Amino acid sequence: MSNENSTLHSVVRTRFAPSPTGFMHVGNLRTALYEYLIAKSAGGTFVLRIEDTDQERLVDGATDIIYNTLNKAGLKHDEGPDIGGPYGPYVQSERMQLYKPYAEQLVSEGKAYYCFCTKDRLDSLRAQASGPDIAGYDRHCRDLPAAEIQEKLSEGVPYVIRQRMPLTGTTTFCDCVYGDITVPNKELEDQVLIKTDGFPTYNFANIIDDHLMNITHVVRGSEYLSSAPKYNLLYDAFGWEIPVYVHLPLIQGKGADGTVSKLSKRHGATGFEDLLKDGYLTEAIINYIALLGWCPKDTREIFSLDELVNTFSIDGISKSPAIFDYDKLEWFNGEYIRAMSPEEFLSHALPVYEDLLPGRAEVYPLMTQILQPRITRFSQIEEKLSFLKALPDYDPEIYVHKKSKTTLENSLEMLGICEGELSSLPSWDHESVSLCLTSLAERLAVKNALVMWPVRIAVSGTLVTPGGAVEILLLLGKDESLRRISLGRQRLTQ
RNA sequence: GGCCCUAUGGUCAAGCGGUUAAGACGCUGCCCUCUCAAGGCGGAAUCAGGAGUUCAAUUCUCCUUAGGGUCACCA
Repeated sequence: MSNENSTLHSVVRTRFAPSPTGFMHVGNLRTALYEYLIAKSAGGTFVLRIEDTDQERLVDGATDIIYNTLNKAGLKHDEGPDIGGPYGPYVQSERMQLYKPYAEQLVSEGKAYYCFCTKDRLDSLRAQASGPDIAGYDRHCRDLPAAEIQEKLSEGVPYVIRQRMPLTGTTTFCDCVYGDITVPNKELEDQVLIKTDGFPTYNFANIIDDHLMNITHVVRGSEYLSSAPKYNLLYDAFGWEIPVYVHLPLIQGKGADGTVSKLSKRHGATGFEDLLKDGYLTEAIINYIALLGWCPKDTREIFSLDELVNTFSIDGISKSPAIFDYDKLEWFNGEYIRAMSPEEFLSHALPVYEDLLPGRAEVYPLMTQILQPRITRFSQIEEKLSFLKALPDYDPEIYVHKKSKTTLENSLEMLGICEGELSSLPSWDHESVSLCLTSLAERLAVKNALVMWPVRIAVSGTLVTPGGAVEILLLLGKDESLRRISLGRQRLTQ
């Protein structure tokens, strides 16, 4: 990768620049993922930068959530606040003194100006613009006489610095996925660069930092598409090279009322942490969201993070928004669970096993065997095997099964026979139990179903069980099994 | 409302002028089967509408419609 001739600029550098809001939803995660993939698939560098220019919205511990999420997701950054790097500091609040001189440079060049309008004035401006028209800033201070500006500055009147936007013409910017986008300049407001408190606005800090940190690919959600021309104008004002823009299609959620909108908390558990808590595996989440808005060249769907790095390319990113589909996520999760080794599976399931069948470690492998193809989340185990803890109260009607020709009468009879056969079994392993019941069916000249069905019902008290009669007998052990069969007979004689 | 973006089945989507319009989830039928899964084999379901361009439009252009985004001293 280290080519002597390659300049620093030829190395792809992307950045994930979250605000520490204390919440990381899958949209943000996917942006981070794509930024990581774009960098890594090109052998480039993935940078983490914390954008905390809004001191009013600072949340305690919010940056830790960002670190944890990135860490759990396996998106390791090469530079960032916690590990440093050649372009630090990587927290905007630590770079505060850096931004204002750039803004003042633009002022001195006539590309920006001081604005002394109060917040009240701006508010009333907006309030006056009732009805359909939404008025922006009226550029009141754009052409203040130099003397007046000096006077106000020396009086210490609070001010912001705004960019002087062109009033006519159009601005075109190029996006990697959306192509050329042109907007009329009159739509662009004289945006604030430096706030009254001296802090830069998000847009301004973003551009300065991206430039200073040598970011080559700016990857972000398409909600920023409409502010992209402003960015271009700013790069132009400084005479800086414009980075490659990669805008990502939005991830949307479906509300309870069926309406679709940008994914947010109102769509339920859309935070990465929420999904983990709900039992979704990190690998499944990453795999799924990678495919939300990106498509490989072939029809493959299962990808590890490393495989994504090797396969990802920008031209596979789609333009249209995608709705987050829990069903598909569920399927991915099931796929990942089924692909686990028994040991891996056990490490997730052990606490539930111990709760369900304490001290019965010898049957845990069997539990795994039964469960692995049947669950899509580990949280489902308890419910699926709840009958192991206690025989549920059940309606005897569930013994009746047309297909296996099971009736209340022959069930009762069969349970009686089975109780005898099973109780005389010398050992309680899969082979003996299975053979016992199948040979019984053979001797009676009936289908296996006719003996298996009533036994399974009696022993589980449930119509639907994971696994068959033999497996459940083994899980319960001989004593408990016989006890339940006997209870089943009582139940049928009532 | 202005501006911007998007438009292939319920969902994710391939397609990039000529195809029987892939594949996956979900739904569904059958097989397997003591139930439920898993697995195997099938099925239903898509080019929003209208004008052009072209020998030929899902594909290119325009309009309409629909959805979304954005219009802060938030990010």
